[in-house]
Amino acid sequence: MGATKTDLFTKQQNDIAAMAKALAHPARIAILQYLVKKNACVCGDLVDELGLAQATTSQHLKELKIAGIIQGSIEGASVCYCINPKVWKQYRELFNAFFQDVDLKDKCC
Amino acid sequence: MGATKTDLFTKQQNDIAAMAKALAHPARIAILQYLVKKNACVCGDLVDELGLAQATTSQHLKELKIAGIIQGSIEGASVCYCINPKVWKQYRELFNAFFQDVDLKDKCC
DNA sequence: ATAGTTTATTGTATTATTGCAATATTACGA
DNA sequence: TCGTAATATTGCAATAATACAATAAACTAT
Repeated sequence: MGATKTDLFTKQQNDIAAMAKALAHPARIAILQYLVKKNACVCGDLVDELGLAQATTSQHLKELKIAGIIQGSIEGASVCYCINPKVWKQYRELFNAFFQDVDLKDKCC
Repeated sequence: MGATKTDLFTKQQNDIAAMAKALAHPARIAILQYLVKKNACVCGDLVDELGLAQATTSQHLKELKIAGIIQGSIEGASVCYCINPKVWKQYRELFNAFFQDVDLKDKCC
């Protein structure tokens, strides 16, 4: 077929995969890093910052917004984006839990 | 076009995105969780475990192997897979660094 | 009102991903 | 050697993601 069979997996597995997918493009990583660096609402700068077309940038912003990790607010003619701290922490905790030290054997295969 | 413009971004940004992409499917999350739970080389079980076709499972294993996060070794007629502890730690550290506490403002937008 | 600015949406082309059947490959055992 | 078992690969179809031009929508300023 071609569509992911989400019903075969647990909600947690689908959630982690969805979070990872939100991060699975360098432009979205760049956007998040920029917002974290500024640690403020950013209006407009992002298109110039990335080097991608305005439409493409807008699309990546939309995906990050759908994933919940950023939020936007209308500020006059422009729209300002910033990290959603609550969701950011959720991401951190989920990935932390996933990668938590499990005393992996050094010699395995 | 349709192809990711990797040249617009830093190596670090591309690396993080590539790692996230390796995790961006619930089947691959399930595989990793299973290998971590077993904390050993696993031979054969995975196809039954996942519920996907053998060919599909093999393909996901291949992607994880290319990403470096698992390794396989031939064990007679079957192939055994396990976590690559070194790369696992790299993933953990990179995501940790990315999500590190940055004292995000609670009230932003 | 009108022109300019900023962001979102739509349409379309291209590439990537997902999934499975069929086949190939490799190793083992009788 | 021949048949069986376990993985990998190939070929194909369907879906998703990436990118951008063109356009729309919403606000500003003159």
